[in-house]
Parts: sequence; C-alpha cells; structure tokens
Amino acid sequence: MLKEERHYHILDKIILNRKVLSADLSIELNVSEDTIRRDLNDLSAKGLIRKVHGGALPIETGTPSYGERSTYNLEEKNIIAKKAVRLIKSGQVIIMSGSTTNLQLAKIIPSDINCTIYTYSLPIALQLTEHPSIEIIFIGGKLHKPAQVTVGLDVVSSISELRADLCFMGTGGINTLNGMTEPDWEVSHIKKCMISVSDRVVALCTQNKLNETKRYTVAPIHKIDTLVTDIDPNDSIFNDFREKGVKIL
Amino acid sequence: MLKEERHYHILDKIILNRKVLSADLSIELNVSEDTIRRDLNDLSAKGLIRKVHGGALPIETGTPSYGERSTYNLEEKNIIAKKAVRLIKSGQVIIMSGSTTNLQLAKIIPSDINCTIYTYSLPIALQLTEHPSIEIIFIGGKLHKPAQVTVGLDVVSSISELRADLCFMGTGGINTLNGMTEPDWEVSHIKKCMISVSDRVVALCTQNKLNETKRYTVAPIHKIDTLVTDIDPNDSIFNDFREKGVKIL
DNA sequence: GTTAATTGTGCAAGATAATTCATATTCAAT
DNA sequence: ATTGAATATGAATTATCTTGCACAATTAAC
Repeated sequence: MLKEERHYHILDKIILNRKVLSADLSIELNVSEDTIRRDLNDLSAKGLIRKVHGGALPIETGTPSYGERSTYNLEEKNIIAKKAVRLIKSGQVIIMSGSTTNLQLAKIIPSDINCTIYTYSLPIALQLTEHPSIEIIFIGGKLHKPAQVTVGLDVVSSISELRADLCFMGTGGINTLNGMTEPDWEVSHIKKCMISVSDRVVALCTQNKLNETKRYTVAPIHKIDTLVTDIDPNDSIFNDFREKGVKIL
Repeated sequence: MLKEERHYHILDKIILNRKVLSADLSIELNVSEDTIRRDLNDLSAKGLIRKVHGGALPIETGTPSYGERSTYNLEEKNIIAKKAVRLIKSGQVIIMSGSTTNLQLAKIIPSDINCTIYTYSLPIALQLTEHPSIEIIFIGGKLHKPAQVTVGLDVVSSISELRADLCFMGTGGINTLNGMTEPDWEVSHIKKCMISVSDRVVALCTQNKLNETKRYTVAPIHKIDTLVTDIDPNDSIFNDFREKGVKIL
C-alpha cells in the first residue's frame, strides 16, 4: 500500500464518515499509528483535513462564525430541508415523522403555504405552531421521552385512518438491497403504517445513513418515491437507487 | 468519540431541547461529568452556550419560545402548584388541562412519583418528558396554535374513553353561583368531558379568576372537589365554597 | 555496480493532552 | 444556617503525540 493510496483512502473515509480515528486507520491500512499520524499531518498541511487529538475531521465549509459553528451538525440537515421544502404545495395533506431533519424542515416552510400536517413529534408540532396558516394535527399516544414522540398502538391505529398526499420520513438507514430500515421496532411499525397511507414517500437521509442497514425493515426500496440527501443528486452513488425508480433530490 | 464530536452533540442537543444537564450528557456520551463540565467550559468560552449550575442553556437570542414565554402571575401560579403537587400520589392516573398553572405544576412533580398523566397541552407534555418515571399519554387532535393545545372532537372522544383518579384543571372563572366557567366554547366541552371521567376534580385558580364568570359553563360548583388558590385557605372569601362542599387548599 | 542521498516506515522515550478520581469548595434550595 | 448537589482543583492515570533514530527500499549520481 503506497502512501498516496492511504491518503486517498483517508480522504474518502473522512468524506463518508465525517471523521477518522488514527487507531482505526492503523488497523484498516495495516501500518503503525505513527505512519497514520504522519499521513494526517501531511493532509492537514495541505489543508485537506483538520487534524484533532485522536484522528481528523473534514475542513469546515463556509465562514467560521458563531452561528455557523453551532449549527455544524445541522448543516447537512438544513441542506436536506431546503431541498425537501420545495415538494410542499398548498392544499396537501402531509405526514411527518419525528426526526431532527424534519424539525429543520418544519422551520423553513414558507408562510404562504397552506396545508395540513400530521405529526407525532412534540418538537415538530411546537415548531409548526409558529407557522401562520398550517393546520396541525397531533397524533396522540404514549410519549417516548428521549425522542419526544408518541409511540404505540394508538399511533399506528390513528395513522392507519388517514390518507396523505406526502410523507416526509427521517431514515435510520437506507440502501437498495434492504430498502429503508430502522433501529427501533416500534418506530419501524409506525413508519410502515405512514407509508401505507401516503401517496408519495419522501425519505430524508444524511449521507452517513446512506447504504446503512438497521435492525428492522420499514419498506423495500421501490416504495420510496424520492430520496433527499445532502449530496449532489448526480453523484454515481445513486445509480442503483435510480435504477430502482427512486427520484433523487 | 472525539472531543469535538461531543461538542457538536452538546450544541445540537442544546438547540433542540433548550437546555442540557451535565449528568445526562455524562451518561449519553459515556464520559465522566468532569469531562462534560470541561466541554461546557470550552463551549462557553467560545460564546456558544451559557453555562449554568447543573448544565448549560442556549445564548439568549431575544425570541422567547414556549419554555420562557412570559407567564403572568408567575408567583401566584407557583404557590398554587406547590400546594397542588401534594395531591399527587404514585400509582394515580391524572388528567391535566392546558393552563400555565398546570405547567408550573408539571415542573415540580417530585421525581420519586410514579404515575400516569394524560394531557393535551404540548408545553406540559414537553415539560413532563424531563420527569424520570411518569408515563405521559398525549391526547391527539387538531392543534390550537396560540395555546399550543389540541382541541376538537378527537380530544373529547379520546378523553371520554378514559377513567382518571384526579383531574387538574386551570380555571377561566369560578364562583359558587355559576360554578366553573370558560371563555372558549371548545375548551369548555373538553373540560366537561374531563370532569365526567375523573373521580376527583381539582381546580387551580389564581385569585383574579375567583368569583369571575365566563361565557360558557363547565360544571356546577358541587362537581369541584378541591379548589387550590394562592390565598390563605382560611380566608373568609371561601366560606360559600366550603358550604357547597368544596375543599380549599 | 557501487555509493550516497532520499524516502518511508517502525520503534522507543519523553512530552503533551485528555480523562478520571479524590477532595475541598461553592451553590441553590429550603 | 443546614443540607445535598454541583463545581473547581490538583494528582494520578491513560491515551495520544512528537521526536530522534535505526533500518530498509528507492532513487540519483558517479
């Protein structure tokens, strides 16, 4: 393994995972940690990565101001939200799952949009109360405290009585082979239900969830109409998805 | 987990929840509280958060959100909440209406209490998610934005299927002649329903609502078991209430 | 072909950074 | 004032980093 090969590997990994650890790389690339550190120093000197104690992170994009930094993790989610919000039209009935990406989306819905939104997430509902005209229907049930969403049979049965034009779904993991998957059993059921009552399913997915597979299946890939990510929709990574008929945004 | 990752996690969480506790973060991120405190100090030094005893808060941005929305008569409501909280026992099933007094009450429920609480108020539900053991059932329906509560037939029919030991009710107005009254038609119906499914009804009432009468009747005075106010329960103002069998706290 | 510089790598020792732990102090709530 | 919780501090520990050096492989020069 040549030095440059390692460098490319490191850069690839850092783009994909948003971080690398010296210890991991040492094992993966089968060289000592010293060598990895030297690699990281090289790349850092070239301004390609940012070296930190224990590994390295990508260079921060944009102006490193106060607000920018504090929204760092939300940056990708905001990109996704901005793409997704264009799908919302007045008059639609929409279901939103309880992800932080959806929360970002809820924040930027233009005030001239007039639609009905069903959700089972307290933060999202609360955010939507700031919107002047959207009709919000909260889906009741037992509250799951950490995620601040309702869960359980009540939720499933409430959703199954609906019919929605659009469904915005945060993703635990998605790939062409296993489709959409979820780490949580209850949530996977709720999402199944959401999909079955929605005309179009829009999956919101940060790149780190792309090509991941979680424990429970939500839906095969062909049930997903549109996939919204924070990467360029023309990227070749999406070829498989396009073949299965998934629109990329 | 790199140090910066923790920092981003903390910033994300603080944006989402409007506060973080050192103890929680320590468990979530699997490091000691010392480390969390040092992280908080770092972030605070960068001006990204405001460190306080026990955790940290976001930098004040001027836009007050649900949590810090100015509450009128906060002092009185706290007094009432402190009296009312003594009525809560482990094992009970409780319904809470959506008043700011109830919100204060929700904040001070001792953490060793273990009960089930039904509510249709977003702020109260959100507040209760901080409690370690209470089971929260949110009553879904159409959201009334200004009050951030659900309303409508869904709410009424959900409530009518319950059975509760206790019911904490904010009051629009109360007096011995007209009983409990409400300015809002929809809310008056919901409250009627709450009363009909509860064994005991506790009315929480600041003194300015005492002896007021609003447009719609909720219940005659004898339906109220306990009246909690911010004035001395032995005050002669309560004589009429006592005659009707209302306990004063 | 031999030699000398150059480069890449691993190893070891000391330096630095991050973390935990024990302890004393401060804080918040009664 | 008293109590219990949260915090700051410094020592001890662990992890990571830097540095210098040895060695091998590669390149360049003669």
